[in-house]
Amino acid sequence: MRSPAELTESFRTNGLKVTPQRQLLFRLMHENDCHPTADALFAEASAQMPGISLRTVYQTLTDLAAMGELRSLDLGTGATRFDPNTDDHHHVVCDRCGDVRDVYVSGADGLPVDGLDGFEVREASILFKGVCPRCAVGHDMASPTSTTPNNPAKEKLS
Amino acid sequence: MRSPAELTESFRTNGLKVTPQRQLLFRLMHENDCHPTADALFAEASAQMPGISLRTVYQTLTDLAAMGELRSLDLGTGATRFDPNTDDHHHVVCDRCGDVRDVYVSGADGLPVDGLDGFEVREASILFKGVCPRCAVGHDMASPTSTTPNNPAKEKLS
DNA sequence: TGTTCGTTCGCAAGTCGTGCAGATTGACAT
DNA sequence: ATGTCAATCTGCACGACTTGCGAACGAACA
Repeated sequence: MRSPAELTESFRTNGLKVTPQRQLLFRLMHENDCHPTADALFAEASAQMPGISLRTVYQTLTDLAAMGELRSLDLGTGATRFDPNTDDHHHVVCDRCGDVRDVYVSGADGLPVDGLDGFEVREASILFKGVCPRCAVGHDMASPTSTTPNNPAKEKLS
Repeated sequence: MRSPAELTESFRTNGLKVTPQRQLLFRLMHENDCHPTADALFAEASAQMPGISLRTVYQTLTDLAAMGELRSLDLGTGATRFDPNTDDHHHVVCDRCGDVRDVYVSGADGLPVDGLDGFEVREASILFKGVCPRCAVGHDMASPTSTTPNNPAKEKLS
């Protein structure tokens, strides 16, 4: 999503008001890479602005998503998560702690898909599930050393 | 998932009881390709067995999923859907009516993925969203003829 | 037929998200 | 600076979905 300053500009030119609540949320979401839930963001916001309503957080996030400034994600973790990264990317979620990270899959477009007969596809998302490095520590009974490949940032699709 | 007869066998040898409720659900799910929600299945079941509890439907579906006889899917449509097809496949869901179909993507394994650093991936799922042929009729303003490719059953990933 | 323990059922409760309405306040004109 | 108007905020209630709990039930086996 764009910077708080740009969003402020954009909101005003669109007849939307720039309230302190919105400014706070602009700041909290801008370049936020932890994919927070509305509730998590509400907690952060409350620390800086006691009295802010969870309802307002939901409202603002929904508005930002509708404006294309952020993406709302349903990763099967119960609550919707919000992602200011609007690039073409996908996600990996930790089964244990629920942590989410952005991943980039190249070459996905163009794969042959069977069974779409007649469906007009508008969106395709890839979701990886697994165990994050932090949660794997001391819990991976399979290998006493490591199951991590030599190049940890470049793997193959399951 | 396996046939009702096989499941009956399997349940009994595992010390689980084969109740009329379970038998009915075995039948309703076997080779069911419409990815029903618990509630939808409850409606079907109630027609044949008035008095069956929604709680029992949830329970049995959860058990079957835990046994690997079916997959529970969170496709972002609100309620969990259950799929007796345990093959390696993915899904496409209609934004308008919520219909779900199985799709098969070849060549997805092996795609380079960037950003997985350290994550131990256990599962990767691809979800397509769009408009099904039935819902598209009379609603597709983009082209008066058709946007459907010549080979409707074989398309490319978005 | 009797015993046992897994199952079923109904309800309460929990989580997540939205509708509603009155009070508030940002934005702009005077 | 002040007034006006509409957008916004807040709190609460509600709806959808799912699970926890405990008493009653019944499938499996001796």
